[in-house]
Amino acid sequence: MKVDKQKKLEKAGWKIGTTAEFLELSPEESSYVEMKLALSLSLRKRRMEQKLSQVALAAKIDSSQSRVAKMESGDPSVSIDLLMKSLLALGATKKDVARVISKNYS
Amino acid sequence: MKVDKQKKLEKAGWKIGTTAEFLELSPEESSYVEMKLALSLSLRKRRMEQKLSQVALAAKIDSSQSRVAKMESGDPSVSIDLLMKSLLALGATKKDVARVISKNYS
DNA sequence: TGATTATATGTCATATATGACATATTCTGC
DNA sequence: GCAGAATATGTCATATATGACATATAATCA
Repeated sequence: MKVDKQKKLEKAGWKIGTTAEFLELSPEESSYVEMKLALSLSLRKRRMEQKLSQVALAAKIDSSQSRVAKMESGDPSVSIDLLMKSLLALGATKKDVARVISKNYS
Repeated sequence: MKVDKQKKLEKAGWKIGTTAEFLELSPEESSYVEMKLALSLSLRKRRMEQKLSQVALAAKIDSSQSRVAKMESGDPSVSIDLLMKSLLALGATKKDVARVISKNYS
């Protein structure tokens, strides 16, 4: 969320916390969601660094632009399997993936 | 594979390498398979440590004994998503999962 | 041994993930 | 502003994952 928007919402009486708090997720659920989110962000980062369009990445992994967009947005229809396979296709190693997974966005 | 068996096979003319070599997997494919295998083994280890039967674990995660068996055997019908959710249900943290993933069984 | 418990394997109906497509929206350079 | 490229969103038919069940095999122990 943009900081602007958060400020506005707070002014209007909203309190902004983590997604986990908002959705009242259990610790396990939170961890799962966080890992998935981290993988999504990492995928976008890697694709950008390699100056690939979503179309180009889609071609690399035999998928489609729309699915890549969904991967990068953490769409619920996307599996961790697919995210990992995609990261590996962009040259990530197991260690890279591990680093991403243990990341924190609190 | 038991060391005994490997010795026997080698005596009989076989050369034993990694699964990846045998199946002629690309580096990405290998990494994916290795991560999945590591998660499988870790799940079994954790379950054992907590002295749970497969039935007990299945109950914890609203699944079935047969699916737990498949998870632990790295069955192709099992997703990484499910393996991770199961590990988290057994108390693993993101860091634990990350450690498992970056593990090597060369 | 045999009885009990644990784990493995195979199959199936249903649920979920996937690529593809159409289309909408946003971004970039001019 | 506007054209063209990139990205987002919605939908669908098909593929794959899932829990459940039956049943087989293996481990445990009296």
